[in-house]
Amino acid sequence: MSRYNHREAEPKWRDAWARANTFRAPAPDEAGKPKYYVLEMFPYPSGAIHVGHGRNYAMGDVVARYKRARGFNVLHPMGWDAFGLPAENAAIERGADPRQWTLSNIEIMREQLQWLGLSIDWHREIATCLPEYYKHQQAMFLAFWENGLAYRKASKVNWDPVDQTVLANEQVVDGKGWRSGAPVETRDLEQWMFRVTAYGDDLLAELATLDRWPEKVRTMQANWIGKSAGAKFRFEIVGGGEIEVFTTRPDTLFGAAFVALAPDHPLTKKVAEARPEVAKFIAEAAQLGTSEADIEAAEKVGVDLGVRVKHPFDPSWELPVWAANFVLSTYGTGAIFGSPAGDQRDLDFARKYALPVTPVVLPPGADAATHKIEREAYTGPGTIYNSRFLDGLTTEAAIPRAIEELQKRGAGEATTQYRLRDWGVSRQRYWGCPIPIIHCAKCGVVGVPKDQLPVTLPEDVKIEGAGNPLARHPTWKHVPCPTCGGKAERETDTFDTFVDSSWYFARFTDPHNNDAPFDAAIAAQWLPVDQYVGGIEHAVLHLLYSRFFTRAMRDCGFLPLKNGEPFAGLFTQGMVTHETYKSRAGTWLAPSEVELEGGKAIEISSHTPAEIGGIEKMSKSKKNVVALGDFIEEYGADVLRWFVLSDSPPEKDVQWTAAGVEGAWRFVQRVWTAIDEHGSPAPKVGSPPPPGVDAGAALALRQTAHRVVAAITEDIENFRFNRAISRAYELMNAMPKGGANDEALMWARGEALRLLVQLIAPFMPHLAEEGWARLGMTGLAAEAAWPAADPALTAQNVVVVPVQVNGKRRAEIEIPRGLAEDKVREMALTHDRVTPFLDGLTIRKVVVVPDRIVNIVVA
RNA sequence: GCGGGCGUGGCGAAAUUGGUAGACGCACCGGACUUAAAAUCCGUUGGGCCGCAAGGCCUGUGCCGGUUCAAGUCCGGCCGCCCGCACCA
Repeated sequence: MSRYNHREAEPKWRDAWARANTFRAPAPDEAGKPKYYVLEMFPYPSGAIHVGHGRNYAMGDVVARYKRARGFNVLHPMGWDAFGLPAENAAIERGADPRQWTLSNIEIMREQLQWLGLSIDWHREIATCLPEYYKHQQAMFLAFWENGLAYRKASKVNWDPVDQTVLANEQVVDGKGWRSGAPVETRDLEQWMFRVTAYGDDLLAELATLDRWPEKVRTMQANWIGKSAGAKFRFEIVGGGEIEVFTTRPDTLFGAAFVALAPDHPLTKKVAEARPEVAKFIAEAAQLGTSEADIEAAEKVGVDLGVRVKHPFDPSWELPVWAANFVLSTYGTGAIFGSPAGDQRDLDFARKYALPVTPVVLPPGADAATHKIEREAYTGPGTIYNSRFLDGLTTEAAIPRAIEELQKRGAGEATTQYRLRDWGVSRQRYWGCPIPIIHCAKCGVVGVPKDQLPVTLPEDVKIEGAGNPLARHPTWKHVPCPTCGGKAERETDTFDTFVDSSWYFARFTDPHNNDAPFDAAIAAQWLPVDQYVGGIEHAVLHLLYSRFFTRAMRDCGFLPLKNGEPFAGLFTQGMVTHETYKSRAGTWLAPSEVELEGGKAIEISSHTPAEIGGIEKMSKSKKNVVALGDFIEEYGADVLRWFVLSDSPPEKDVQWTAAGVEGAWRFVQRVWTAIDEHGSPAPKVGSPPPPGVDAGAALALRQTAHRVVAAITEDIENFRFNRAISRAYELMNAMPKGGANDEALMWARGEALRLLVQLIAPFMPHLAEEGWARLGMTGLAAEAAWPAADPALTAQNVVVVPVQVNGKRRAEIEIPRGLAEDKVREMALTHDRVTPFLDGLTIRKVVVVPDRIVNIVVA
């Protein structure tokens, strides 16, 4: 008997898999098996993997190994999202070369990932910072540009003052940069845009087909796209000109009291030229933050521009035009009409500036003579009144009627408005994919000819704190114009790194293709990704961009897919959290630097009390990460994989605890001890059982084992890894102890152990191989077919049915499955645990749910 | 404000989708082995009450109410927490 030695076993089996090419995926048409593409969001090579990352990959690996055992040709690749600011920051802080820094991080992290025993096809590894990857990205960008899906535009952009670069709308969270956390500023810049809005409707509509995505993510994307149906129409300005507005409520047009423009609306700016108080208003409005607190605190203020417009339904009716701080220039037309009775902001504004409030929607049941709007607007449905030709219509019917009238008068038309805006992809940074464009004074904006791709980054670059290192490079940007040969300059912006990650899943299907991003036919066979696993933080960022990019690749002829969906199934996993501590001085302490005594934390080194912090996501800054290497050395990869999947449902956070780790460790040893004691040979798959296994303890064990097979199979299919693990414990708990001299029971135990090994193989692949070998099985557990539960053994022939009296359980009866109802009733009513509760009472009703429950109702 | 989710032992959780609440793990306690400890193994453990005991009774899934033979699960109303979006016209 021996203890399981992970330090020996784990590397040994990883070598065995590598030698056997177990995880290499042949092209779909060569495999003769159905394809299955499992992918975890690829990591940024920050330098080290901690146990928190491990959970993400472990989940994908369970699916990959399970599907492989189920006979699928599984594609499970890994790569590196290798461009990005941390490399540049390392350069600024300690003079590292971003390329070297990144590549050596990849070396380190690849080795660490391999320690986890993931069933990855490493032959397909890619890194986005390598020219052989990004040259295809440059080619696709040029194709997008030719097809009108990429364009250049001067616009207001979100500027991150810390990272010194532009951010996309999706990358601004609560008014702050998503990485730096710095309040975002507004700048006017020319930059490259991807026309995401071209697919607004499709991106929204196709969400409905993504039935293996979390509802939450689909809702978040739908909200982000923000489709509203309504009308666009024009107010004629008294004295010439017009103002266009967007509204979802044209039915309330007769309640209009004013028109309001955004502070940076062109007309506001024009008026400001002559009127200093308007200019002052614009300046003040620009000061306002965009965070929740700022908005809540901000009062609705405006300034009368002195302009008057004519009501579209009655040219003799004039409305004042104001500039107002609550009107956004970035949504709709940057102008609205105010209908105070039906909109709270309009009402607040009207009250403040004594503008008229005419109610035009009568709530159901309200009386037109007495209904009044005071401090609260009525936004619900009702009957239109005070509205001439709309009077008497429901709000629902009045909307198309009003639009019809606008159309008839040539003032406007029905329209759909989106909140979604195009994706600005230019970044003023060095460590990214160069945008393959040359600016020529004579020819304008010229694409780099395809035969000159890739445009590679210069290596002799000075990276300092401020500004774009590419723009400052003495020679790199100076090139002849490809069209006229004259002096020209390269585009010095690089792509947002989210561009790199918007197509990597397609590159994995054909990662060594030098002529094209991937072979169209091969990619179309592999895609979509059947199961994608990653964090919820990408609900609108990466996941929306990839959906856009896939459509763009399709429409530019790269990818012949039926629809534009890259990920058929999505699972958003929870984080690994860990306790945090702070010293008296306020610095973070690693949990290992703290001792707990009677619920109080003491800093070990100084013996001073420490503050117990929250349970938080593992992060370097809070010093609560558990390093992968140390952990695997001590406990092994299997313990890690088992523990992070065991304690909580995969979509929820799991708390890292020493005790939980010990529990997983104990289980590994228990499994090994049981296998080792049993030894070889255990019954092979399909070998006929000896006489006697169809009764007694042997039968009971076989039933448990086969039921657990069925249950774990279902659990894995449904991403319920924590339950699968609990069932493995149940099976282990059912193993008979000792070496009883009963051939049938020993056979059943051998079978149960073999099944257990197969069931835990996706979770603890190394232990499974060791056990597989010890039990005398041939080949690799990783290549064995998934076990099938014997229906004869999973069937419940005898069921225990509780008997209730007035809903309270009083007895249990054991019956053959499917026993006739009247027999069950008879048994229940005469049961000696039941009869005392019936004594002297009248039986009103007896409910018999077959094989489930009996309830006797008495009074 | 809008949208989504959640609330079950000391803790993480499970509950076949309306049918024995608390599987499984952790922790705790008790026992075995040991000179002792660690490791390991066995057992107990929602709360309360009765009983020498076997066992029994009551109660219990945030709170209040409802539907039902039966509610953690469905409905209505509160309370609390989490997440996303947000001056989006």
